[in-house]
Amino acid sequence: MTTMTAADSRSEAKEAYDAFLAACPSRALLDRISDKWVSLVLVALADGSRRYSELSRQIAGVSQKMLTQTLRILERDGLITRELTVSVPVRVDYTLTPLGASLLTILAAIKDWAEANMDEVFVARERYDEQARSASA
Amino acid sequence: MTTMTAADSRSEAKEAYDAFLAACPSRALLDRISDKWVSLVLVALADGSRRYSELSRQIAGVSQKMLTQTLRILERDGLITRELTVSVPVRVDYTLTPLGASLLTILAAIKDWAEANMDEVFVARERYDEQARSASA
DNA sequence: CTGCATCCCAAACGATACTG
DNA sequence: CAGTATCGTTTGGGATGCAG
Repeated sequence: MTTMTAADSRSEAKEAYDAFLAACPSRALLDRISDKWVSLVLVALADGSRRYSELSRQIAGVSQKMLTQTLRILERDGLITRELTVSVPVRVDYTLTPLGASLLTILAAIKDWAEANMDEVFVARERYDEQARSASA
Repeated sequence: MTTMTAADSRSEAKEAYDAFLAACPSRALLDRISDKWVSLVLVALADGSRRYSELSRQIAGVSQKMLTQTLRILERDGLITRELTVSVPVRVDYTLTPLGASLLTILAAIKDWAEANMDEVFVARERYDEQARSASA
């Protein structure tokens, strides 16, 4: 019991770290916006409410499953609201909450950096790949 | 050939959308920082160079594989540099490039929003879960 | 129209063992 | 010390079918 394998101490460190991460707000936010569809939905709702089917069309390429799942997550987090209109057929509208709207400023910052600097990243990638090719040749 | 199944048109739309996404700088940046370890490495390098083993210790919980992989990606993107010192044993230092350092401001913005607002998100989650529980009871 | 349940495949990741 | 190679498991996510 006084002896501990390397695997033991590693898994112990991992548990402590996981706990740390779970409590970290930045990590939690990163987990949210890193979701492939979250940012797209948020942006789609930026200028007002949208129906489920409108989102489905506007965010081409998203599956029903992922759209529904994404909307649930955002609703649960208080970033959007879901309004059900009981008629035939049913109608559901999604709207940003003030909290959700405030997240758009973060997205805008990301967009700004990307548009200003991603070109440089792409160039770096090509340079790296080119060098890797010539090294292996 | 004039007829197209729903599945066909969907996969066609998906291809077009994927192409659109691949060319989108914001998407590319999101793909980077959404990586679980990228932001942690970037922050770890914020105040200067670090050796591989230092990073490995500082970012507890990361496996060798993921750390190496993350460092390669960041190096390829021109966000960090890798300096090899040939001695026995070998020594490798990683350092942020100006480009990588500029990304820290984005990370800081995320951190600020998270610290200011994630509490509200957590409360929303509890409220949502509580309601879900009482609804199923 | 909106959404849930199921199946299933591919990619991501961790653990482990081995190398210059 | 700083990786690379391989394997097995987990997870994400699409396709499909069904339901209120």
